[in-house]
Amino acid sequence: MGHHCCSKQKVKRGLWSPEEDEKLIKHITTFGHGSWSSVPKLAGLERCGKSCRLRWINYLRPDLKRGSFSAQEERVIVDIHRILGNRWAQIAKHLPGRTDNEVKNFWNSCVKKKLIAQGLDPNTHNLLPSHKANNNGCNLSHPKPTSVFFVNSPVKDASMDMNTSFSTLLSLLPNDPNISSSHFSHDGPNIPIYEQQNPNIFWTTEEQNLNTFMDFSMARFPICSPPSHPSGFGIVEEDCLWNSSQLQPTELDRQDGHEILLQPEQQVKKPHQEIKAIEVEIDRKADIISTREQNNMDASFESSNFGFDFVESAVMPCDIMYCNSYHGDEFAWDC
DNA sequence: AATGACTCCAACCGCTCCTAA
DNA sequence: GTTAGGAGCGGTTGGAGTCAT
Repeated sequence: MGHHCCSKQKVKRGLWSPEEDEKLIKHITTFGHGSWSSVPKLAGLERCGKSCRLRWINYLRPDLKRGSFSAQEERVIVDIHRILGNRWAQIAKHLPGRTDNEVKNFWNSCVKKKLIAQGLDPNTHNLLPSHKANNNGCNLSHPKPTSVFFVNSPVKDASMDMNTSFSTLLSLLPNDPNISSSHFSHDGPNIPIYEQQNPNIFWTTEEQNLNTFMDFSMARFPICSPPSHPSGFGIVEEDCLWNSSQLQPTELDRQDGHEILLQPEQQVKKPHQEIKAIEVEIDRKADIISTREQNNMDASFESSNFGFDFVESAVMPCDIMYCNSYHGDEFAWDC
Protein backbone atom coordinates (compact mmCIF):
# COMPACT_ATOMS: atom_id res chain seq x y z
CA MET A 1 0.00 0.00 0.00
CA GLY A 2 1.51 3.30 -1.03
CA HIS A 3 0.75 6.75 0.21
CA HIS A 4 -2.66 7.94 -0.80
CA CYS A 5 -0.98 11.13 -1.97
CA CYS A 6 1.13 9.31 -4.52
CA SER A 7 -0.68 6.06 -5.16
CA LYS A 8 -0.39 6.55 -8.90
CA GLN A 9 3.33 6.80 -8.78
CA LYS A 10 5.93 4.15 -8.37
CA VAL A 11 7.60 5.23 -5.19
CA LYS A 12 10.57 3.98 -3.32
CA ARG A 13 10.28 3.59 0.41
CA GLY A 14 12.53 2.99 3.34
CA LEU A 15 15.88 4.49 4.10
CA TRP A 16 17.26 7.16 1.87
CA SER A 17 20.48 6.56 0.00
CA PRO A 18 23.24 9.19 -0.12
CA GLU A 19 22.49 9.64 -3.82
CA GLU A 20 18.87 10.42 -3.11
CA ASP A 21 19.87 12.84 -0.39
CA GLU A 22 22.21 14.56 -2.75
CA LYS A 23 19.53 14.94 -5.40
CA LEU A 24 17.07 16.36 -2.92
CA ILE A 25 19.56 18.79 -1.42
CA LYS A 26 20.66 19.95 -4.84
CA HIS A 27 17.11 20.51 -5.98
CA ILE A 28 15.90 22.34 -2.91
CA THR A 29 18.96 24.53 -2.51
CA THR A 30 18.67 25.49 -6.16
CA PHE A 31 14.94 25.85 -6.65
CA GLY A 32 13.39 25.66 -3.21
CA HIS A 33 10.81 23.04 -2.49
CA GLY A 34 7.82 24.90 -3.93
CA SER A 35 5.04 22.36 -4.02
CA TRP A 36 6.30 19.25 -2.29
CA SER A 37 4.21 17.05 -4.50
CA SER A 38 6.20 18.21 -7.50
CA VAL A 39 9.61 17.88 -5.85
CA PRO A 40 10.20 14.18 -6.55
CA LYS A 41 9.58 14.58 -10.26
CA LEU A 42 11.66 17.73 -10.57
CA ALA A 43 14.46 16.31 -8.47
CA GLY A 44 14.48 12.99 -10.26
CA LEU A 45 13.48 10.97 -7.25
CA GLU A 46 11.21 7.98 -7.03
CA ARG A 47 9.78 9.14 -3.76
CA CYS A 48 6.51 10.75 -2.88
CA GLY A 49 6.46 14.44 -2.01
CA LYS A 50 5.58 13.68 1.54
CA SER A 51 8.64 11.53 1.96
CA CYS A 52 10.83 14.24 0.42
CA ARG A 53 9.41 16.83 2.73
CA LEU A 54 10.00 14.64 5.76
CA ARG A 55 13.53 13.81 4.73
CA TRP A 56 14.37 17.47 4.19
CA ILE A 57 12.76 18.72 7.39
CA ASN A 58 14.02 15.99 9.67
CA TYR A 59 17.43 15.28 8.26
CA LEU A 60 18.76 17.36 5.40
CA ARG A 61 17.92 20.89 6.41
CA PRO A 62 21.16 22.80 6.89
CA ASP A 63 20.13 24.44 10.15
CA LEU A 64 19.57 21.21 12.02
CA LYS A 65 21.37 20.60 15.24
CA ARG A 66 22.59 17.06 15.59
CA GLY A 67 23.61 15.21 18.67
CA SER A 68 22.08 14.55 22.01
CA PHE A 69 19.81 16.94 23.84
CA SER A 70 21.29 19.17 26.49
CA ALA A 71 19.88 19.39 29.99
CA GLN A 72 18.63 22.85 29.11
CA GLU A 73 16.79 21.54 26.09
CA GLU A 74 15.35 18.75 28.18
CA ARG A 75 14.09 21.28 30.67
CA VAL A 76 12.42 23.30 27.97
CA ILE A 77 10.78 20.18 26.59
CA VAL A 78 9.44 19.13 29.96
CA ASP A 79 8.17 22.58 30.78
CA ILE A 80 6.39 23.14 27.52
CA HIS A 81 5.09 19.60 27.41
CA ARG A 82 3.50 20.14 30.78
CA ILE A 83 1.41 22.88 29.25
CA LEU A 84 0.86 21.73 25.72
CA GLY A 85 1.05 17.98 25.95
CA ASN A 86 2.19 16.00 22.93
CA ARG A 87 2.33 18.94 20.58
CA TRP A 88 5.75 18.15 19.34
CA ALA A 89 5.81 20.67 16.56
CA GLN A 90 4.96 23.46 18.98
CA ILE A 91 7.61 22.29 21.39
CA ALA A 92 10.21 21.93 18.66
CA LYS A 93 9.66 25.50 17.56
CA HIS A 94 11.35 26.60 20.74
CA LEU A 95 14.36 24.37 20.32
CA PRO A 96 16.41 25.79 17.47
CA GLY A 97 17.71 23.11 15.18
CA ARG A 98 15.47 20.41 16.57
CA THR A 99 12.57 18.81 14.76
CA ASP A 100 9.27 17.65 16.08
CA ASN A 101 10.24 14.09 15.24
CA GLU A 102 13.45 14.42 17.17
CA VAL A 103 11.71 15.91 20.18
CA LYS A 104 9.06 13.21 20.04
CA ASN A 105 11.63 10.44 19.86
CA PHE A 106 13.63 11.96 22.66
CA TRP A 107 10.55 12.20 24.78
CA ASN A 108 9.47 8.64 24.14
CA SER A 109 12.88 7.11 24.55
CA CYS A 110 14.27 9.17 27.39
CA VAL A 111 12.23 11.83 29.14
CA LYS A 112 9.15 9.68 29.56
CA LYS A 113 11.15 7.01 31.31
CA LYS A 114 12.77 9.52 33.60
CA LEU A 115 9.40 10.89 34.62
CA ILE A 116 8.02 7.44 35.26
CA ALA A 117 11.10 6.54 37.23
CA GLN A 118 10.44 9.60 39.38
CA GLY A 119 6.90 8.43 39.95
CA LEU A 120 5.34 10.99 37.65
CA ASP A 121 2.73 10.49 35.03
CA PRO A 122 4.36 11.66 31.79
CA ASN A 123 1.01 12.75 30.43
CA THR A 124 -0.15 14.88 33.32
CA HIS A 125 3.13 15.44 35.16
CA ASN A 126 1.31 14.53 38.33
CA LEU A 127 2.41 11.91 40.77
CA LEU A 128 1.33 8.47 39.69
CA PRO A 129 -1.31 6.90 41.95
CA SER A 130 1.09 4.23 43.07
CA HIS A 131 3.57 6.86 44.13
CA LYS A 132 0.89 8.87 45.85
CA ALA A 133 0.20 5.77 47.89
CA ASN A 134 3.87 5.51 48.59
CA ASN A 135 3.90 9.12 49.56
CA ASN A 136 1.16 8.52 52.07
CA GLY A 137 3.22 5.79 53.47
CA CYS A 138 6.22 8.05 53.75
CA ASN A 139 8.04 5.77 51.42
CA LEU A 140 9.70 8.45 49.38
CA SER A 141 13.27 9.34 49.46
CA HIS A 142 12.36 13.01 49.68
CA PRO A 143 11.06 14.37 52.94
CA LYS A 144 7.36 14.89 53.16
CA PRO A 145 6.34 18.22 51.74
CA THR A 146 4.37 20.58 53.90
CA SER A 147 2.05 21.50 51.12
CA VAL A 148 1.18 20.21 47.75
CA PHE A 149 3.38 22.80 46.15
CA PHE A 150 6.23 22.45 48.48
CA VAL A 151 9.45 21.26 47.04
CA ASN A 152 12.00 20.49 49.59
CA SER A 153 14.99 21.66 47.72
CA PRO A 154 18.20 23.13 48.88
CA VAL A 155 18.29 26.87 48.63
CA LYS A 156 19.99 27.88 45.50
CA ASP A 157 21.62 31.09 44.60
CA ALA A 158 19.62 33.80 42.99
CA SER A 159 21.07 33.14 39.61
CA MET A 160 18.97 30.06 39.47
CA ASP A 161 15.83 32.10 39.29
CA MET A 162 15.69 32.46 35.61
CA ASN A 163 16.63 28.92 35.03
CA THR A 164 14.02 27.17 36.99
CA SER A 165 11.17 25.52 35.35
CA PHE A 166 8.68 27.42 37.34
CA SER A 167 9.75 30.73 35.98
CA THR A 168 9.98 29.16 32.61
CA LEU A 169 6.54 27.80 32.77
CA LEU A 170 5.01 30.96 34.02
CA SER A 171 6.56 32.88 31.27
CA LEU A 172 5.05 30.58 28.74
CA LEU A 173 1.57 31.34 29.79
CA PRO A 174 -0.32 33.68 27.56
CA ASN A 175 -1.41 37.14 28.48
CA ASP A 176 -5.09 37.51 28.29
CA PRO A 177 -6.42 41.02 28.62
CA ASN A 178 -9.81 39.58 29.40
CA ILE A 179 -8.59 38.15 32.61
CA SER A 180 -8.43 40.45 35.54
CA SER A 181 -8.76 40.21 39.23
CA SER A 182 -12.48 40.55 38.87
CA HIS A 183 -12.51 37.02 37.59
CA PHE A 184 -11.02 35.74 40.74
CA SER A 185 -12.73 35.57 43.99
CA HIS A 186 -13.97 33.00 46.35
CA ASP A 187 -17.45 33.74 45.15
CA GLY A 188 -16.92 34.23 41.47
CA PRO A 189 -17.46 31.06 39.55
CA ASN A 190 -16.75 32.30 36.05
CA ILE A 191 -13.05 31.98 36.02
CA PRO A 192 -11.61 31.65 32.56
CA ILE A 193 -9.93 28.32 32.30
CA TYR A 194 -7.47 27.26 29.74
CA GLU A 195 -7.04 23.68 28.90
CA GLN A 196 -3.78 22.48 30.24
CA GLN A 197 -2.25 19.30 31.38
CA ASN A 198 -2.53 19.62 35.05
CA PRO A 199 -5.62 20.68 36.87
CA ASN A 200 -4.27 22.82 39.63
CA ILE A 201 -4.09 26.55 39.79
CA PHE A 202 -1.53 28.37 41.71
CA TRP A 203 -0.49 31.92 42.12
CA THR A 204 2.77 33.64 42.32
CA THR A 205 4.05 36.30 44.55
CA GLU A 206 4.79 39.04 42.11
CA GLU A 207 3.87 42.46 43.26
CA GLN A 208 4.33 45.18 40.72
CA ASN A 209 7.29 43.45 39.26
CA LEU A 210 5.93 42.02 36.10
CA ASN A 211 8.74 40.14 34.63
CA THR A 212 10.40 38.23 37.35
CA PHE A 213 8.85 35.22 38.83
CA MET A 214 9.15 33.26 41.94
CA ASP A 215 11.54 30.44 41.72
CA PHE A 216 9.40 27.43 42.16
CA SER A 217 12.27 25.31 43.22
CA MET A 218 12.66 27.64 46.15
CA ALA A 219 9.00 27.79 46.85
CA ARG A 220 8.73 26.79 50.41
CA PHE A 221 5.87 29.23 50.56
CA PRO A 222 2.91 29.33 48.33
CA ILE A 223 1.40 29.85 45.69
CA CYS A 224 -2.13 29.13 46.43
CA SER A 225 -3.29 32.37 47.92
CA PRO A 226 -6.12 33.79 45.92
CA PRO A 227 -5.63 37.35 44.77
CA SER A 228 -8.25 38.58 47.12
CA HIS A 229 -6.17 37.52 50.03
CA PRO A 230 -5.69 40.64 52.07
CA SER A 231 -2.09 39.93 52.69
CA GLY A 232 -1.32 39.62 49.03
CA PHE A 233 0.55 36.77 47.48
CA GLY A 234 2.81 34.23 48.77
CA ILE A 235 0.86 33.17 51.77
CA VAL A 236 -0.02 29.57 52.11
CA GLU A 237 -3.49 28.75 53.05
CA GLU A 238 -2.69 25.33 54.11
CA ASP A 239 -6.02 23.77 53.40
CA CYS A 240 -6.99 25.76 50.41
CA LEU A 241 -5.94 25.17 46.87
CA TRP A 242 -7.88 26.54 44.01
CA ASN A 243 -9.37 24.16 41.59
CA SER A 244 -9.29 25.61 38.11
CA SER A 245 -12.30 23.81 36.75
CA GLN A 246 -14.65 24.83 39.47
CA LEU A 247 -13.08 27.88 40.97
CA GLN A 248 -13.58 26.41 44.32
CA PRO A 249 -10.95 25.95 46.88
CA THR A 250 -9.72 22.43 46.50
CA GLU A 251 -9.58 20.75 49.78
CA LEU A 252 -6.57 18.95 50.91
CA ASP A 253 -7.39 15.59 52.26
CA ARG A 254 -5.51 14.84 55.37
CA GLN A 255 -4.74 11.27 56.04
CA ASP A 256 -2.38 10.13 58.66
CA GLY A 257 -1.10 13.62 58.92
CA HIS A 258 -0.32 13.83 55.22
CA GLU A 259 -1.88 16.05 52.66
CA ILE A 260 -3.22 14.84 49.41
CA LEU A 261 -4.57 17.08 46.72
CA LEU A 262 -8.01 15.95 45.74
CA GLN A 263 -7.92 15.92 41.97
CA PRO A 264 -10.78 17.40 39.98
CA GLU A 265 -12.61 14.91 37.89
CA GLN A 266 -12.47 16.87 34.69
CA GLN A 267 -11.13 19.94 33.11
CA VAL A 268 -13.01 22.63 31.33
CA LYS A 269 -12.05 22.91 27.72
CA LYS A 270 -11.73 26.07 25.75
CA PRO A 271 -13.18 26.49 22.29
CA HIS A 272 -10.70 25.65 19.59
CA GLN A 273 -10.24 29.18 18.33
CA GLU A 274 -9.57 30.44 21.77
CA ILE A 275 -6.97 27.78 22.36
CA LYS A 276 -5.37 28.75 19.07
CA ALA A 277 -5.10 32.34 20.18
CA ILE A 278 -3.62 31.19 23.42
CA GLU A 279 -1.09 29.08 21.58
CA VAL A 280 0.06 32.09 19.65
CA GLU A 281 0.73 33.88 22.86
CA ILE A 282 2.39 30.84 24.36
CA ASP A 283 4.63 30.71 21.33
CA ARG A 284 5.59 34.30 21.77
CA LYS A 285 6.45 33.81 25.40
CA ALA A 286 8.17 30.54 24.79
CA ASP A 287 10.39 32.34 22.34
CA ILE A 288 11.34 34.72 25.07
CA ILE A 289 11.92 31.87 27.45
CA SER A 290 14.00 29.73 25.18
CA THR A 291 16.14 32.76 24.43
CA ARG A 292 16.36 33.64 28.05
CA GLU A 293 17.30 30.13 29.03
CA GLN A 294 20.06 30.14 26.50
CA ASN A 295 21.35 33.46 27.73
CA ASN A 296 21.22 32.43 31.31
CA MET A 297 23.06 29.18 31.13
CA ASP A 298 25.32 30.27 33.90
CA ALA A 299 27.70 28.16 35.87
CA SER A 300 25.28 27.42 38.63
CA PHE A 301 22.86 25.97 36.21
CA GLU A 302 25.45 24.03 34.37
CA SER A 303 26.78 22.52 37.52
CA SER A 304 23.44 21.92 39.14
CA ASN A 305 22.19 18.46 39.65
CA PHE A 306 19.97 18.09 36.68
CA GLY A 307 18.14 15.11 38.01
CA PHE A 308 17.02 17.08 40.96
CA ASP A 309 15.92 20.04 38.94
CA PHE A 310 14.15 17.70 36.65
CA VAL A 311 12.10 16.31 39.49
CA GLU A 312 11.27 19.75 40.68
CA SER A 313 10.05 20.89 37.36
CA ALA A 314 8.07 17.77 36.78
CA VAL A 315 6.41 17.86 40.14
CA MET A 316 5.08 21.31 39.62
CA PRO A 317 1.36 21.57 39.11
CA CYS A 318 -0.03 23.29 36.09
CA ASP A 319 -3.08 25.31 35.22
CA ILE A 320 -1.18 28.26 36.37
CA MET A 321 -2.32 31.77 36.57
CA TYR A 322 -0.03 34.54 37.46
CA CYS A 323 -0.30 38.10 38.40
CA ASN A 324 0.57 40.40 35.58
CA SER A 325 0.08 43.61 37.41
CA TYR A 326 -1.14 44.96 40.66
CA HIS A 327 -2.91 48.24 41.10
CA GLY A 328 -4.12 48.92 44.58
CA ASP A 329 -6.44 46.06 45.33
CA GLU A 330 -6.75 45.11 41.73
CA PHE A 331 -4.71 42.38 40.17
CA ALA A 332 -4.51 41.69 36.51
CA TRP A 333 -4.13 38.03 35.84
CA ASP A 334 -2.52 36.17 33.11
CA CYS A 335 -3.18 32.58 32.51
C1' DA B 1 30.38 -16.82 18.44
C1' DA B 2 25.38 -17.06 18.47
C1' DT B 3 21.18 -15.24 19.65
C1' DG B 4 17.56 -13.02 21.92
C1' DA B 5 16.08 -8.78 24.24
C1' DC B 6 16.15 -4.14 24.18
C1' DT B 7 16.83 0.73 22.60
C1' DC B 8 16.80 4.34 19.47
C1' DC B 9 15.39 6.82 15.63
C1' DA B 10 14.27 7.39 10.67
C1' DA B 11 10.44 6.84 8.12
C1' DC B 12 5.68 5.81 7.28
C1' DC B 13 0.61 6.19 7.96
C1' DG B 14 -3.53 8.34 8.59
C1' DC B 15 -5.67 12.11 10.05
C1' DT B 16 -6.80 17.20 10.39
C1' DC B 17 -6.22 21.77 8.91
C1' DC B 18 -5.75 25.28 5.48
C1' DT B 19 -6.49 27.43 1.24
C1' DA B 20 -7.80 28.21 -3.31
C1' DA B 21 -11.06 27.41 -6.87
C1' DG C 1 -21.00 26.87 1.09
C1' DT C 2 -18.55 22.99 -0.94
C1' DT C 3 -14.77 20.45 -2.50
C1' DA C 4 -10.18 18.96 -3.63
C1' DG C 5 -5.41 19.07 -3.04
C1' DG C 6 -1.44 20.15 -0.37
C1' DA C 7 0.84 20.82 4.02
C1' DG C 8 1.59 19.63 8.53
C1' DC C 9 1.07 16.98 12.67
C1' DG C 10 1.12 13.10 16.02
C1' DG C 11 1.12 8.14 16.56
C1' DT C 12 3.22 4.06 15.18
C1' DT C 13 6.35 0.86 13.01
C1' DG C 14 10.43 -1.47 11.54
C1' DG C 15 15.11 -2.10 11.29
C1' DA C 16 19.85 -1.21 12.67
C1' DG C 17 22.73 -1.09 16.53
C1' DT C 18 23.88 -2.48 21.25
C1' DC C 19 23.95 -5.23 25.22
C1' DA C 20 23.38 -9.34 28.00
C1' DT C 21 23.35 -14.14 28.33
